[in-house]
Amino acid sequence: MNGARETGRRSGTSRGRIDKRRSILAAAFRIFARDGYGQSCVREIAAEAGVAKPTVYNHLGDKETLFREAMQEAVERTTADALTAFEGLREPGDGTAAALEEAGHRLLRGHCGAESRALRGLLHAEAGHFPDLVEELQRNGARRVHDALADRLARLALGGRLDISDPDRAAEQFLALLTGPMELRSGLGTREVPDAELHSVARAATDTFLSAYAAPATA
Amino acid sequence: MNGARETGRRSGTSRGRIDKRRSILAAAFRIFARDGYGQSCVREIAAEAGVAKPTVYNHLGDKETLFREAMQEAVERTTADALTAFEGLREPGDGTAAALEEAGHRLLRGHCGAESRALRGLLHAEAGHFPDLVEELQRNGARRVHDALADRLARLALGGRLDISDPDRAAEQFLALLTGPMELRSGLGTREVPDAELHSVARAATDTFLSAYAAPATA
DNA sequence: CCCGAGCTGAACCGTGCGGTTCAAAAGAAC
DNA sequence: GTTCTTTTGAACCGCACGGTTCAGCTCGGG
Repeated sequence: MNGARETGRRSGTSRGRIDKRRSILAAAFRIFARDGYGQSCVREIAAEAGVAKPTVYNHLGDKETLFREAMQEAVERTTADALTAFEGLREPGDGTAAALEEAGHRLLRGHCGAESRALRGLLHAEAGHFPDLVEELQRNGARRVHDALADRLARLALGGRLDISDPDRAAEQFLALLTGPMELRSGLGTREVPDAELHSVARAATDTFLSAYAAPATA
Repeated sequence: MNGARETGRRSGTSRGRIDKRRSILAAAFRIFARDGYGQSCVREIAAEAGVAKPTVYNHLGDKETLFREAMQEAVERTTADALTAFEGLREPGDGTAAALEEAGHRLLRGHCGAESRALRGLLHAEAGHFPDLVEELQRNGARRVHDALADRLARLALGGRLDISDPDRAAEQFLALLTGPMELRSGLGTREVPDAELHSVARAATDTFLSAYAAPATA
């Protein structure tokens, strides 16, 4: 319905005028994350956004599209953040192991963050009702993280620092070793996990990962 | 309210008389799994169970307790099933690697089964609303699976077939290597995963696991 | 200065929910 | 057969929801 409607408006604060849309989507995600899709009501989302209810329906016609849009935005944010975790893997001067552990820890920090947890929870919850959304969000989220890591690992293998024949498999396993243990440890996001524990998991993951993929000769 | 009410009744078929409760709980789980907690209505659960709505409220007073009870029962079923996957690890005659891969594959089969997927999805979805339920269900489910595997691994280590100093860590990582990759591959349960892929993941997990924990001398 | 687009708040509609009530029916126990 | 418990269907209550309407206000552009 809208789409090409809001063109070059800039008013900065988002308080007085435009950027309603952003604030609505942010509020929507917050409420959806707190109450779930079914239990959330648009009334409350509008209130959280500091906006009248019809305004919500003006910008996004439907509760469903509101949900989809809010999820898209959230996955964009968290993915961008997660991708920064792999920066240290471009040129690991201080040793491959340390760089992997550092990257793993940074990834875990994001993974256990509030927004990321809420996003996974919501997606998991409504996966059955919006299969296409799952598909798209995984393509724009987890898939990109996986690919980025696989790229880095392939580079490291090419540089002789790792012995990897299948970078996709290696990336998949490293990610599994990192995030897999958090499900139980964090009680599906119920319990807060202390940073020391994150370090410990990242360390263990790196150790096991390197047992399988360390280069035969470190030169 | 009830509890010690239904004593030694047995009528067998569950069609004519008692066992309403079981059938209600089973139907409840089916509906909850299909629609989510918020979107499910007790009316439909009663219909699915072939029972009048007041009967549901007679047996389980509340929609919430209905949910909790149904989840408890489901976790009991799936956990019992998962635990059987580790039977082959008691006396792995045909080699530790093959036994691990077999156990991993059987675990994955269950993990990707409809009931198990639905259970995880529901729990993930409502984790925020029922933190105590998460705690209890993990204790009765995932935790028991983890412990059972850790026990088997410790035995194998004691028998000199594995080199494991921390069985809990080893179990955690093996489970992570198995189930971690399925999240993306199955699209959170949206896509069906062919059995060949399950075998492949189990194989890869076993390989990497053994790289880290294989005994130095196989005798 | 006015104009028009967008925002507001409040009321409104139809619907479906959780949960209850009640009178009638169906079994089980004796 | 009689009695006591349980189940049944249907109606009912209060409520909150998604979504719409509308008259009035605000504010930027001219």
